Amino acid sequence: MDSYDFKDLESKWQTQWDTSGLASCDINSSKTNFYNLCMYPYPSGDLHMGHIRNYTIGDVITRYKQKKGFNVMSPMGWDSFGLPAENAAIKTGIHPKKFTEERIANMKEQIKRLGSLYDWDREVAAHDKDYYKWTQFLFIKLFENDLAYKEDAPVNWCTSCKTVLANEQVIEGCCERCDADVEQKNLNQWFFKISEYSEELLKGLDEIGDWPSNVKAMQENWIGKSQGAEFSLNILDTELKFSVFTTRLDTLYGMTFAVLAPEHIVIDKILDISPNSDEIKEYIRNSKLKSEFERMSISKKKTGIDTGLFVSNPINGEKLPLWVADYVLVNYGTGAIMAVPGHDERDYEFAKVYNLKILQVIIDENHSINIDDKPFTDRGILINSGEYNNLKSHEESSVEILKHLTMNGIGEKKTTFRLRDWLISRQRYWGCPIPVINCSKCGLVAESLDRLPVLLPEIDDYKNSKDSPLAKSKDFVNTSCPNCGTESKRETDTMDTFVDSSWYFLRFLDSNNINLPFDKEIINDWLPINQYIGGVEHAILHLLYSRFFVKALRDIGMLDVSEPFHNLFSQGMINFGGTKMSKSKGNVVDPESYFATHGADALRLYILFMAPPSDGVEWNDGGIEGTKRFLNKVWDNFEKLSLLEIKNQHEEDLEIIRKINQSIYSITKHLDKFEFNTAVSDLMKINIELTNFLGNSTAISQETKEYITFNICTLLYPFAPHISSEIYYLNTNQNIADFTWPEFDEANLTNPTFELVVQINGKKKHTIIIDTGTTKEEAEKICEIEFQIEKKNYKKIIFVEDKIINFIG
RNA sequence: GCCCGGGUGGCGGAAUUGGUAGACGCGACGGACUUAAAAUCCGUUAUUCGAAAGGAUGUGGGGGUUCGAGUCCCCCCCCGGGCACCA
Repeated sequence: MDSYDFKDLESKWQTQWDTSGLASCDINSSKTNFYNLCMYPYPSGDLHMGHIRNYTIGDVITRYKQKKGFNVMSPMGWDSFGLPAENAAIKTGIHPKKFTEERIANMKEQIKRLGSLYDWDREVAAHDKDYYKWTQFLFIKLFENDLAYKEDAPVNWCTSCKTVLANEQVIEGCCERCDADVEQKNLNQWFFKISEYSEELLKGLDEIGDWPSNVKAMQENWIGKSQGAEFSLNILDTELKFSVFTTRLDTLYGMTFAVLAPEHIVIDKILDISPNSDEIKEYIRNSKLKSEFERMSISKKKTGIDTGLFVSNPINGEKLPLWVADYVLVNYGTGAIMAVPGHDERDYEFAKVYNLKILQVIIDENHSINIDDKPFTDRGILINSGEYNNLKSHEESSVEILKHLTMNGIGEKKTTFRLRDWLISRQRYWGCPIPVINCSKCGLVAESLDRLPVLLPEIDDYKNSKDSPLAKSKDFVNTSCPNCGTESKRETDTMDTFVDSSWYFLRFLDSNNINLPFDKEIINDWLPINQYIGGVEHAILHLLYSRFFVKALRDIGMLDVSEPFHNLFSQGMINFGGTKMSKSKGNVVDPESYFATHGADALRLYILFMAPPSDGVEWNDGGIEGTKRFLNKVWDNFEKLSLLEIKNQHEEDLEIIRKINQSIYSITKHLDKFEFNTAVSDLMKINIELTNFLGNSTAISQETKEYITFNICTLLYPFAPHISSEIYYLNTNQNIADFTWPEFDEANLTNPTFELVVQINGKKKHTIIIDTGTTKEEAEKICEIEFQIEKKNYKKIIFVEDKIINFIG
């Protein structure tokens, strides 16, 4: 039996918070702003434990910061464009809009049932025309500022979703969404120039607030800065030349051949003159048949084809063969390399396959290393390198050789990045239409702003085949050029849904603005977001794209901040049966049933208590029983407390007052450090103290009673807001939400006594309870009296006040 | 291979940052209440020797620093996550 009726009580308080507008944020308040944001969800229809964890953490922060006197902004909305609704439409014929909005309604109910505070007046949904109108507006701004462009490029094509994907959405050669193979296709597609911001995106990571180190590391890896040099190679007996990029200029004397990627543009010209043209064509055809994953897999034996042509090594004029091989990637560096098999594992492997010359130009200090079995990639000194012999490898010699190349106009210092431009076109229906018109006279023209939004057309069949589904609507496709009025055709692709989520946090701040996506002053006032909370799965995609978006909008002049998210917190995943919960595995634990059986407060407490919030954790059904029991005990304790007689003096109450004071100190500290599991444990401890106090008391002073009630209810409030509100109201007729967070009394943190540990030669021998602040001399005396430890028998005595005494002998 | 995290009872996890390892919770065992069960309450619960008092061992393994190490330093092993033919 439960001590209290959590169902009625929770719904009562949720209504109270709703009607009193506890979550609504007045952006003009005189208090200090605190923008606390949980990542808005894709409306899958059902809340899962990951959402619960995310939104519980977010709400703890919201309520805590409100009590700390901040003007807290905590909005919520929907990442509501995307494939599931469209796939459902293909299957069942239900319109994606209807499908999506039903799920939003359902999910919103569940979120409310958790009791989290959200300013629903600011709610946005990516699929809403009043939202995507502004997504299109921002696209046009990027287009006008040369940050969006359309280009023919080799792109990733998911064979199952039948759409192109961004590099970030390809995991080990497969589609991150459906796991199907991803092919390379040459298509004309829209890109955002994120690569223009590579350096700034990298640097920003050092200037940003508190982010998990792994997320920073993942972004660093993804941006992949690499510093080196670029120089050109002439193809002998021709006018042709091409550039290569290297980070190991120090190994230039060890270059024994050069390699072009099969897609390298110079190959077209080589085909006219190479004695092996047919073989090269055949090789290129074959490597195009391979999937990206196949080509990239390291285990595969390297292949290539000799062009029969030669290049000359710019440092010594040596004549070296030119090969084509698909272990060289066209879209990294220059798509061509100088091959140094003696000091590069990949080149070594390739040289072994085709019996190419391997030359050692670096040796270790002891001159003992040779390259008979494997290349030498470590540091050492140069040999066989002309005037550079005996220089240190890597930096020193690279600098010297670079000087030579630069002076002779052959090469220059160069930094490359792994990050490539963001491919945003999707050949799908349920997304934001790209607001561009293809005019036969004017070329690609942005839709005029007064004709926005470009509405998604109604179509009968959502399947995409060769073209995007939008191409099926003649009314949609055929339009006039906003420039010259000529009959023209619209773009039929929609945008990657990550475009929608790259700016939703801006719209929240000004969601009802009908003239602009947002007001610049409001954004400057509220950004960066003080605390952003979400899953680590967005470490690269969403977080990198959003950072880019804010920087781009800054350069366009729409806002004045450089980073959207100051502090980031990534909560760990909740697993069940050893793996990630998922419908396909049938191991989903449904949060909704716990609302009915245990209540929102118990679920919130358990999800916080089960592990440090950044750790992954296994769902355990028994655990939630524990937090439920705890809440029942708190309830019972306050019933007992209310029955105590009131007396005047309160000397007996000093201990419980001190314990509560210690809890204020400890819980505040844990909250500031996101240590919610230990904060909940502190709440359990103080309740045990209260139980003990009540067991020994028949009467209490009014003052103590109020102190206990106010502080325990306040400390509990961010974690279990319903029950704490109810208890406080029953005892005082007041709303706990109206009061500020308690300050602890610095002077009343230490206990009057403590347990002294008595060690002999570092081993614990006794413990004894003595007064706090006991001096070394007094402690020695106590040890002599109590344990017959005589000071004179020991060489040295270590004493740490209020902790330990150690006799060394 | 490279980059981030981690490794503490049967389980989830604590440990004031160098000072009693195992808080808090789950589970288990014993007891009370009950005709009985559930719920609740009380107790025990790192391992090991011992009837007990008490002793020994113990934070992945091995070394080191220190009066004292889960915590600091060096070497190694294992697990989770990310990236990976990036020149």
